[in-house]
Amino acid sequence: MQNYRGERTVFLQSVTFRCDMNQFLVSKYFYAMSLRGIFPIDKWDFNSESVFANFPAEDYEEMTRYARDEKYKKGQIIFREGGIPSGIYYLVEGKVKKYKVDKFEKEQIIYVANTGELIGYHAVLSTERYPDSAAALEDCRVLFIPKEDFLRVLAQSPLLSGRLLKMLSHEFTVLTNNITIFAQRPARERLAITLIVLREKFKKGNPEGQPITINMSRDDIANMAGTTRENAVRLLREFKDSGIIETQGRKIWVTDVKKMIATSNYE
Amino acid sequence: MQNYRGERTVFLQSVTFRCDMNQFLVSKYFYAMSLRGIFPIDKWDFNSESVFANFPAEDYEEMTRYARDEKYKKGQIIFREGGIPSGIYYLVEGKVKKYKVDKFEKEQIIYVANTGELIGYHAVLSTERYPDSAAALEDCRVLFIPKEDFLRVLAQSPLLSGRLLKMLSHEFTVLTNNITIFAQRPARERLAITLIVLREKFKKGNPEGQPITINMSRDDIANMAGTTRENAVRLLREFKDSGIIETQGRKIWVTDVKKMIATSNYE
DNA sequence: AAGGCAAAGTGATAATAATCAATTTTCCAT
DNA sequence: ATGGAAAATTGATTATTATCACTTTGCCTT
Repeated sequence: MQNYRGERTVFLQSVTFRCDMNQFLVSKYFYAMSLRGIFPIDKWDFNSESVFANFPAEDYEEMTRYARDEKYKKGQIIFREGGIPSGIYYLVEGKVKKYKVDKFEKEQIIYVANTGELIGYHAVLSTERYPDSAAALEDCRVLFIPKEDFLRVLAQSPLLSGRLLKMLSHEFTVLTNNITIFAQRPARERLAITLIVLREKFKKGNPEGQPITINMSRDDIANMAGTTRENAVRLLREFKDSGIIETQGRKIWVTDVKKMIATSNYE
Repeated sequence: MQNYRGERTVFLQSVTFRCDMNQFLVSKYFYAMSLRGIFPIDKWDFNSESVFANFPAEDYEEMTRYARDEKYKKGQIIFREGGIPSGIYYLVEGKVKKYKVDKFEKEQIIYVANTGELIGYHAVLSTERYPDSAAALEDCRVLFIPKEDFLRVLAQSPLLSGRLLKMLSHEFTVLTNNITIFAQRPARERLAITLIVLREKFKKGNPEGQPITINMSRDDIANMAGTTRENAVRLLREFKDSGIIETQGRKIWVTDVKKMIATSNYE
């Protein structure tokens, strides 16, 4: 087993999978491979988890005094493009897709926000309408912070404004990387990158020692990769045939991360 | 002549064009049509001109104390993706392309910055390397502000940090619009939007009463629209044949803005 | 456990766009 | 004004992707 910059971790164990019709046992090596050193995942991920890390309790208290705990069921819309923002959302638990729908009803997923991330702040900060929509990809818990409280604390906290500036300018990196691959690279490579990114998202909350399972509809995967469902399905089959992924129903796991990275043709 | 929300301005006059081989006279109506109300150009344009508008003289003075005036010839590179930033650039005069080049040498233009705009601030604010490169599209004058001075003034100016937050979150709107069209719309529509955006850029400095002339290489236009030069050329011919644009050498002007907007299929 | 419905997958075809290989035009520097 | 190089354009062909029509599978409710 070739060690790649000392970053690979190997879990040797038997794992039981549940199948709908019957149950069976798979004995296999599973690699929970770290991307560090082989793929610049940070260039595809926002940093919004860090915004309130070690944040002064006093400021946090003031900001969240009137905050509401909210629950969204899978599929529910949190806010809609064009709507007027009334606050920001802290994602306590769950995954949310940020997306745009064009006049031909085509949906483009811009970003998948994960547990611990902030959403809805762009519109509040720009004093514009929501530039995109947000919907729960799974059951979610969020903390809604009214914009007045957020903006008041922001106005008096150089720490917060500094962190937001850093975060937003990092987002520029992520978004320009997206633009470049969407404008220049074929669907196969875009899908490969999509799966690498999704795999990282699904690491969170994935049972320890189990292979990382991507659980998302084909439509969402296609809308994230910027292609049609049919084309995404065909490419997934190709990945499966060449041993890069395994699937079970809608679930996908990447069995050969290095090959997936090679397929993405990125860097 | 149908008046469109009272926004159309009509200049009636004869204009002399220069041609290389021979000179000839074109007598024609030219429309310097405003996009207000018919195309959301603000969703395709950053706002960085406004950052230092009515900025306290004291702060401006402190920030620009060690600033350098620099000149860049057409084609010269101002900074390169991956480089370590040492300051930000205020574009006093000229146009600059922000772009990325992938490992297959394909170039994607992310944005064209115009006179009065700032560039190079993302990397300084995120404390990362430059996420893209910048090159002069025409002879440029820039004011280079060392990052230490910029950051010091930023740390003590809520006005500046507020404006930057607003600007950066607006950029999110622009970039996500780009992602959506690159991922979902065909080259014809992307080129139409590119030409609408470029026409606005070239309004600045265009002689009063003259038709707005886009003067850019076919390669740059293609790299901005996210297609190949050949495909861009063919689509330009199509636009020409259907009376949406006129060309003279590399120069392009949009003769029917409404038709161009319709061609873009946007909104 | 069955039935129904939504999601996933497949196949054939048409539309779009990239690539490769020219030719023509334009633009400078002299 | 002119020769030469770079840029623009065209044509033929191939590759990629979308679309449409359909079948199969998975999942949820009863």
